[in-house]
Amino acid sequence: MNWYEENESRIPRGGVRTRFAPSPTGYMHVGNLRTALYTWLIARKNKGTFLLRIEDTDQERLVSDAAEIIYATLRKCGLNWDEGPDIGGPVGPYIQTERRDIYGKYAELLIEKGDAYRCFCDKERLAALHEGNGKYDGLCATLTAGEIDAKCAAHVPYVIRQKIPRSGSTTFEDAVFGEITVENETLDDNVLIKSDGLPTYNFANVIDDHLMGITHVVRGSEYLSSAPKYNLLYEAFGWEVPTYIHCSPVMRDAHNKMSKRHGDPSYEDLLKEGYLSEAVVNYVALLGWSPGGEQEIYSLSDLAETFNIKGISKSPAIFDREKLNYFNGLYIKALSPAAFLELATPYMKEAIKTETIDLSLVAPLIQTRLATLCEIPDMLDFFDTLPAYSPDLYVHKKMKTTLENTPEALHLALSVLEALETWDADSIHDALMGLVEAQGVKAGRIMWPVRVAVSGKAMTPGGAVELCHILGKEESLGRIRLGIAMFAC
RNA sequence: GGCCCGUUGGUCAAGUGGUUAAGACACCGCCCUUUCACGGCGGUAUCACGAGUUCGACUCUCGUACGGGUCACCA
Repeated sequence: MNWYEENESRIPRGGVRTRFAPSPTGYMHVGNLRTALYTWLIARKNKGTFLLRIEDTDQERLVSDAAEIIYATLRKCGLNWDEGPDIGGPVGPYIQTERRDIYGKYAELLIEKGDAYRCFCDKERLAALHEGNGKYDGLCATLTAGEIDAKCAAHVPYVIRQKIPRSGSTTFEDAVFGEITVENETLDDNVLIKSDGLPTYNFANVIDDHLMGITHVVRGSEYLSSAPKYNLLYEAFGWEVPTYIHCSPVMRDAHNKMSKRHGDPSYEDLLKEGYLSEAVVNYVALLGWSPGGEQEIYSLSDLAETFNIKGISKSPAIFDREKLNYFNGLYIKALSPAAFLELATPYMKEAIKTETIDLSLVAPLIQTRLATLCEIPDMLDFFDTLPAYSPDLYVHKKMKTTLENTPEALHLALSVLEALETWDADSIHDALMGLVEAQGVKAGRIMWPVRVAVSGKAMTPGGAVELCHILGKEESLGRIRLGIAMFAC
């Protein structure tokens, strides 16, 4: 068995195999995450295999711990991989620089078949060509065997280029965009192997996808125009072409992709901003893909059952913070009280330093009022210290409270609360509502002034009863007295 | 500029020749209510344009406009 047959014999056949193949050049942006998600979903939906491959053939753009960020993000999202650099697998290694010996052999094979050639042109000549129509003119494809040997013997650096047919056309099928045909004469003789011996993305991708038995290739639509060249490569080798799934970009607005340069958030940034991973994943899944029905809330496992390639959209989708906020709010509300308390505690502690305040009583008050966790501190800023406020806050038309009737309401409330022996929500509620009934007034006539006195704010999480309870008897009565004092002079 | 692709309300979108053109976010209104939220109900708003095919076009064809992608020893 020669090396070629040996490689072929290792390729897993039969099931669906997909791969997420990031280049470790930075962080995980939202578009990347979505590509990883769709790739993972296709594998899981089909009970197939999802693998991770690191494409690090660009030595100049390497970022040291970028791979770690990718691993961490994938794990946090629940996108587990079956094969990859860290866990190995039957078709490893899974890092392209560790596969460098492989690509050269295939490139040589292509030269033998007449579908590639060595190119000795220097940078200057290429730059000049670029000034013209941009395409490589194929000069080195016309070199004789003798000329090639001479240059090799003289150690002239060279690259290996794909030899594109001069005529005819190439057609390929994309699962999202359908059938696309291009004239071969519009295609360039791209570099397959760089002068440093490493393959270009164009080449490594085809070789690796084949050798790793990839059946479905998910990638951004920026590769759509390169796809014909990949097809030609598959044809030259006589290999089966995988199903292409090209996804349109996630946009920041109508004209620009989401990007770090514009300050758009990465997945990690979104978590820092108080978004739940599950909410982000759910939202991102729906950005450019539709399940067809009316359901929008999907867990990862729901998605794995429902996902279908047909639902992927051809046109770009704009990332909408408002809708993400909505999803996040839903996921926060869906949390069990205990789970929410745990998540919210660090944020609550940012605003509440008073140790006598029971955070487990505060948590339920805010759970239904949040879009993101980061909104918590601002919401609770009145617990530690009563903010300065204007008496005008006591005036509320709908509650029928005025500057005139507020002092009396506060006095009455103060006296019934002072008389309370047990300080719990029910007792406070009964005392205040008893007062309401005794006075024969609208509840707001009493409740509004008390809530304002105790919080100093027009809007608070929770009402008078909850706030008094949480603040404690002493603090509540003190704040009410302060309110009364505002009207004394 | 060449080539490729796209275009349903502000946003995400369903839709595949005959529909009152779903649904969601946002927005507005009403209800609930001790504030704000939550929840419930309702409302405003969309087929880029022009030809053609057809008894009939959001759906098919062509063109135009607008937008995106790509034309590297980057991926």
